[in-house]
Amino acid sequence: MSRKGPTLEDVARQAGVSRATVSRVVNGIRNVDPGIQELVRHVIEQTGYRPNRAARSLVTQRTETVALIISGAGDTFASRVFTDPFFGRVVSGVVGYLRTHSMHPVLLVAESDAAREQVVDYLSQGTADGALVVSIQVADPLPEMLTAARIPVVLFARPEHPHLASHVDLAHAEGARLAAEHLLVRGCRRIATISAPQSIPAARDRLDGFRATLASAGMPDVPVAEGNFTVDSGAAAMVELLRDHPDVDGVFAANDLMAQGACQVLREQGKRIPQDVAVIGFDDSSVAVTCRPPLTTVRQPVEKMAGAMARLLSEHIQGMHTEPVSVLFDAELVVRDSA
Amino acid sequence: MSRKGPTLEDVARQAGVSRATVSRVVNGIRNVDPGIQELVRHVIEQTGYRPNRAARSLVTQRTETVALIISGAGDTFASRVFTDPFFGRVVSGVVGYLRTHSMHPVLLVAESDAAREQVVDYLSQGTADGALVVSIQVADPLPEMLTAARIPVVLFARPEHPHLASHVDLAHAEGARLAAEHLLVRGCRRIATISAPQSIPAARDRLDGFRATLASAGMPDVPVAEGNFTVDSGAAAMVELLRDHPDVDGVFAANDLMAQGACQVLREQGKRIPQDVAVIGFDDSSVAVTCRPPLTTVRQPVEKMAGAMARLLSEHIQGMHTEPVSVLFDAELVVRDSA
DNA sequence: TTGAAAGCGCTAACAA
DNA sequence: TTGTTAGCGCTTTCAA
Repeated sequence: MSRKGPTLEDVARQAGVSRATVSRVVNGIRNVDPGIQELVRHVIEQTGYRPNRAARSLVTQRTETVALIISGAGDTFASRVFTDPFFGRVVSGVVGYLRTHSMHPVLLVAESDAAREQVVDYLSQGTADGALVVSIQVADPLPEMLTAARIPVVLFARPEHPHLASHVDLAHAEGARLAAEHLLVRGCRRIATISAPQSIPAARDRLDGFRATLASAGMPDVPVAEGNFTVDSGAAAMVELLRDHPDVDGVFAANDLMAQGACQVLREQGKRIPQDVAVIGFDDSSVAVTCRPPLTTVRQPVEKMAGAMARLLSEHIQGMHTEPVSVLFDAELVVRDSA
Repeated sequence: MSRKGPTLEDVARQAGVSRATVSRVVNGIRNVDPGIQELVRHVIEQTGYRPNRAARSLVTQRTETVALIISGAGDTFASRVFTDPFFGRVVSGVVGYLRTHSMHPVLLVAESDAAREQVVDYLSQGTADGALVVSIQVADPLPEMLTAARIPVVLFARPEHPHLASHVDLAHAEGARLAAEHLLVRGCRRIATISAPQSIPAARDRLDGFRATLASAGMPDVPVAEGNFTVDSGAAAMVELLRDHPDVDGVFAANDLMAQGACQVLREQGKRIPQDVAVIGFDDSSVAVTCRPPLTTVRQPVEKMAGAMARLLSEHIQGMHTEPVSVLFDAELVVRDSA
């Protein structure tokens, strides 16, 4: 079972040099005689030597690993979040950046207070150089716990107290404006929206941006039904909207899943999309493409944002920032068939 | 920036005992005087001591970390696989097992030969105690590379050479039989299937199992159109099937995504599901629920399988198996509206 | 440009 | 039951 290979010492002995010299060539430090450099490289190649990560970490205090933490609440939380296409895009963006910088993500789930304690504990052991956290929960205590433990942190989405930690976010209100304008240009005049819990900053911004745009177009009263980001809640909201406003001709949902739910209800009630009712979603997640009809939606560049998170964290680890930094991304309207 | 806390030595000094004693209580080893035990615990609590992972790993040769590797081919590979709901279920199952056994997964992507070399290299540094690999690619060389490097490995799905490495898999043929029987019981008599590339063992088994069941029911010639697991390919296959066999009344697709594509085409061509054509998918992935109509499908207990993978790997790491082990899971028919 | 030597923080024989 | 001691494999001053 022993998987131990040759050590630095073995290489040094075989090459007839000191451990320090081998270390230098392994780490690409200059001031090593080219001849010796080649000799050492040869011995390394020949012996199949691989530096031991633990030994190196012990002295450098670096692991080249960062934690990717999904923080939220609820027992079924983990299984739900992992099947959400959003999560996959985050992972993709994070991995995309890290792998080109020889770092690796370790996946952590913190679905309860106990789990959050454990996560902080784990990271306090020096297992990772920093943490990327995606909070599903409002008012997540984890970021502060991590900061208190002096662990570099970068968040996805603006936290309650924006000054607390570095984060990346989307210009949500601007994205909603794009949706509103598109509906207006299409000629929609009886526009409603399916919002999401207003305790979430992003949901608030989307609704505010949408309302503000319509208000300045002379439509101050927008019917609103609130969902909770799921297909079913979107369907329920659409039923409610249709009941109270049967003549609605344009709907903006705060995410694609709810837009999909809305589409299902509309079709079942015999409404043509977009002829009778135009629908716009938010995120440009994978369901936007598989939905019938394919959704016109506000694209959130999740992969890019996740990549930026990783970059930001890497910079923090290197001590490049002394203060929290935030990066804002622009939304973009993707026009497909639903509006 | 220094995040260094107190060390074992500090605790030992403050408690007035030796490092060994502190180590013993930290690791829960018996033979420690209860009084001293309590004293040490108190000092630990008070100083906020946390054992250093690197130092511990250096001597134990264990990291309590396993690699979760997604191996396949293609440049857009990573982004595609991460948005596939299947991947999320695997992650969920793996995390579910590991977290209750104080282990953690580090995510690795191996989309090219170069990347695979890097992965092996990385693991050879002793960064993880073993590897869980999910191959998207047929004839993936990674498992063998890992075994050659003496890294414990467990695979998702049977490899070409089943004796090569431990793996978990589904009884695919049995699952397909379930689908075939359900269609027969429904009264379908002109049954077709949308298969997947036959180079993939699972796809082969599903087709074989489906055909065998229908054959013994007196239907030896089943129309087959091949897709590649995507919605679009499923739609294309359905178009082909409908063109050559307009009177088809039952379709089994080798996965849910293709079944969804088939449903879209059927509805667009005015066929009612399941009255005119019954459709059955495979996997019971999230699209099975969001599809209209919701899909009757063969459930693959991915989370459970992924959990078993993690358990198997853990056992290998502990040296409990000297030979590769394989675990087979039963499929289960989930009846919804499409058939 | 190179080497000697001192740790990094921990575990695990072995003695006591 | 406890302590002493010898490393685990590497990086990094400091001298030479």
